[in-house]
Amino acid sequence: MANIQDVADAAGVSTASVSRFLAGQKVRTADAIRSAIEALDYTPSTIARSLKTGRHNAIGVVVPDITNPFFAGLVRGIEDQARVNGYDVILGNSDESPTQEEALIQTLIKRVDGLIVAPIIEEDQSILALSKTSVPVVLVDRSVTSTNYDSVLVDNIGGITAAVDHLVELGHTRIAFISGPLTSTPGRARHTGYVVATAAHNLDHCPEYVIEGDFREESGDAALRQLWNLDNRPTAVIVANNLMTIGALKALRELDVAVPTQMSIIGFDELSFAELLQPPLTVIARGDNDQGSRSATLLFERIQGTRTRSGEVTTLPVELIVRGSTSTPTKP
Amino acid sequence: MANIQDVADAAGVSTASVSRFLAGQKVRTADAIRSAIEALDYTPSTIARSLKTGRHNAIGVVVPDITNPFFAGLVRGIEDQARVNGYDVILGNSDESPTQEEALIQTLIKRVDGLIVAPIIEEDQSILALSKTSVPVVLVDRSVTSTNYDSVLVDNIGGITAAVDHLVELGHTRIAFISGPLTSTPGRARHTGYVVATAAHNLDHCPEYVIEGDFREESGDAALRQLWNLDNRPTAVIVANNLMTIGALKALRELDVAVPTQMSIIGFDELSFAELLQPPLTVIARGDNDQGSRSATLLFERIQGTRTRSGEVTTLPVELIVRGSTSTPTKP
DNA sequence: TTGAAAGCGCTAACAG
DNA sequence: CTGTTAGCGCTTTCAA
Repeated sequence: MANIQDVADAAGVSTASVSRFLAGQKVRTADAIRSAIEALDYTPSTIARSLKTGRHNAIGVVVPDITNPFFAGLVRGIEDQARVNGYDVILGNSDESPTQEEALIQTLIKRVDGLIVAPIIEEDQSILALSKTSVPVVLVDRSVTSTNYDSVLVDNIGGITAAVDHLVELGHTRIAFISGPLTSTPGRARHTGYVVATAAHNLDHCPEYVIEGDFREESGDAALRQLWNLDNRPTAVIVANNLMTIGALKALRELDVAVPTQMSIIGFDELSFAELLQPPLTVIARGDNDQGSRSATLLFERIQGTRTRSGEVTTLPVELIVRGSTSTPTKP
Repeated sequence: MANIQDVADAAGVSTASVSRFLAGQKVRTADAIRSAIEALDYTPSTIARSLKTGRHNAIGVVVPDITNPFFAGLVRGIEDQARVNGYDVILGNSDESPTQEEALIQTLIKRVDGLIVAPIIEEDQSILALSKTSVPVVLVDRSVTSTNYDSVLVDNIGGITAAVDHLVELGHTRIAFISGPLTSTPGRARHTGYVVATAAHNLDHCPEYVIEGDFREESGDAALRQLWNLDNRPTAVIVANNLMTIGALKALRELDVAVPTQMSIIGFDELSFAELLQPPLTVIARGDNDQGSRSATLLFERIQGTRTRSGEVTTLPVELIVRGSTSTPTKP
């Protein structure tokens, strides 16, 4: 591989001139340099550049699991934004494990100019540790207490409230909630939404109606079975995320529960196949791609220094999409 | 940030010793170095290391779209394997655009030790161009003609053949095929599978029964409508990938076609919600994660120099999972 | 086993 | 506008 020196020699100039030419500055010998570069098929070394400048033209993205369609969409939104800005993205899956998240952040930090992370828990040590460094960070989907980073969230409470309102309007009074881990932002916020909204409607507070899952499919399945076994079964259930919704749906099917007549169900997050289900699934939808590009935009503003305020929370809207999985409860 | 010199000074040794210590070599002053590192919270610069050694400890992965569950699973498989080997992964979405793919490869190549790519087309110029470099590459899901790279594919022909056989056994004779682009490996191979398998059963060759889509949802939708409008409608359809299957399913639903009585359908690739559909979807499944980890393994063998043979094609098995969307055709 | 020193490829003062 | 030069932080000969 030719280096800058080779180009300089071939063009009969100094490396400084080549460097300037590369940087887009005016150089008298531009033509000679251009053809030398052409002839030698020269491309500058990203690494040498990074070492010298301290810049990497890369950002790191840490999500729990790229296999979750929500995070896939989020990452896609980030990636597109990154390419536009001339940055590469280095991806890491934390797998809902704080240890793994920490390890990822440690290695990524050395080769990126900024980080977008969806932290596992709100008391996230690895994020807190980051605060000591000067690397720009934006938190997405989930935030961390007592950090000063910007975060991009969605209106979790509003979404769940809309879902509860919808069910109450239909005449439900026994509404259950399959929650995510209360240690995570979306877990906690959606749970709060449920508690507040049901209270606002003066629904009986029935502790068995709230089951804490772990955002994975199996826990949605298990939770739904548990609800179904209750003496005083709920007539409707709201599920706090996409994967658990899939689990709940599978349980419903295996249990042979008629939806929505025996049980109405609303899932958090749109699913590519929501319309294909019988009945089509009512969901609380949000723009995963938007959430990604929004957080990337914030990060680049900070990297480029055009943004100095911090600790700001951007809350993106969600939308209740009513389809067929919710209806009036059948009288017992 | 402390550097190796600071550590050397603090420990009263040379930078060479620190470097050796870091590399795991025996050093008399190990203890002193260790505590200096501890005290200064030193971590070596990945970049400086790369510049010196020419190694990056990172691999690049280029896929059409991470948002496609198949590629998400694939990338996950790669990522896990990469972490085990101590490598980061830099992700790129080519969006089915050769130009974008080329651009991605150009930038990635400068910061990775190897590349795993799912090339858009079989006559892929950017891949061919790569051959001139010495960067290890493995092709996944799709291959490129006249390259010498290893590739990890699945048994496309076998999968489609199993699907056709299954339909024929059920009594179908009018079997349609919604194909992917014939310029891509899976597009072409699955198409070949269809042609060969239908011919083997002496089915009438009906050109209108084959529609070439672009692997995206809309094209599956459009293709299915086109098939449905045929005078001599097929009684069954095989769809060449997951996204087009979703499109076809949506069309079926909007057209109010009864599945499987009016139309049997088989999709290529498992779908997370296949069992949730009414009827559950019969699919040709493969291990996306496996395909990823297999290709990563191959790449690392090559990076580490333990593998020298090349141009090998690994063909992973697929499995026909019969569910409810296929049945005996109703007599006209 | 150790240290001195060269150098990976580039950028950015600085001086001209 | 241009060239000279130092140096980013590390690894790796080479000599001791």
